[in-house]
Amino acid sequence: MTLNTSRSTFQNKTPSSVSCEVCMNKTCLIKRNLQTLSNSKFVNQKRTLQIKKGQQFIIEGAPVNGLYFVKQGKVKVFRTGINGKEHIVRFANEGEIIGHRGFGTGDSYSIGAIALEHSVLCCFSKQMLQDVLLENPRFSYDMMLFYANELNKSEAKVKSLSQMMVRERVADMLLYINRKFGSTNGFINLPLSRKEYADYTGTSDEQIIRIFSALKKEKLIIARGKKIGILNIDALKKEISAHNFFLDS
DNA sequence: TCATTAATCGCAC
DNA sequence: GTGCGATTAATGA
Repeated sequence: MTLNTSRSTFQNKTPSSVSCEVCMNKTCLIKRNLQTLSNSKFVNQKRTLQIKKGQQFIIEGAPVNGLYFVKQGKVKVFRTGINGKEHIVRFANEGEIIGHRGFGTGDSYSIGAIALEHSVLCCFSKQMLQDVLLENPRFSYDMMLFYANELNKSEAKVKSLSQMMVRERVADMLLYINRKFGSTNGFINLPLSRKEYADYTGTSDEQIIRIFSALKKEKLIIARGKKIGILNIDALKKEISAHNFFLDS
């Protein structure tokens, strides 16, 4: 039985391909279920991609060819709206899944994805994944948890966009990014432009700059070039405490 | 170094 | 609060 007949890109494994057995990424859904998946040949049929910084690897509207797992690096997922304004749906860290919305009924991606830094992705074809989901309940359950979580976060984001002031959204975002990506030397480990901050919070870059400089004056954050650092996490939390929820992990 | 791009600020609406 | 445009800082060829 040949699963992939005419998918030329999937047929030759790239030399840089790393087997899941030796992968060090503990957060990866595949890696976590490797015991139950080991008898399946599917983990060997993945494709490993090297993505350069700023390179787009999922195009909006393009036909779905598979799901991507971030082995290494950071990625932004976005959706373009009216007159080319892009809205960043989420940021994906190592071990996360991208393109899962195009899975199932959809035949084309509803989102685009760009690497924020040099990244390594593992790509599984839609067909392979479907087969595995059907025969492996344990893995399917894990996937379902992931989907439920994504939906929850998505709903939380709707609330934040509709009910919070811009300043609160910025504070919320900074806390979220800080928790998710961590920081070194007091600066958040995510090289984002002001525009990208704006695209995530649903405002303009000017607005972000204004909020940032206000927060700088109040000694809540510091900014050096592109790098942003949080000085007072508790004060930022107080900003959004009226809504008593935080966009979690 | 110069050229291109991003960040910042002021101003009008 | 929002968006345009000029100025300045930062980055890349």
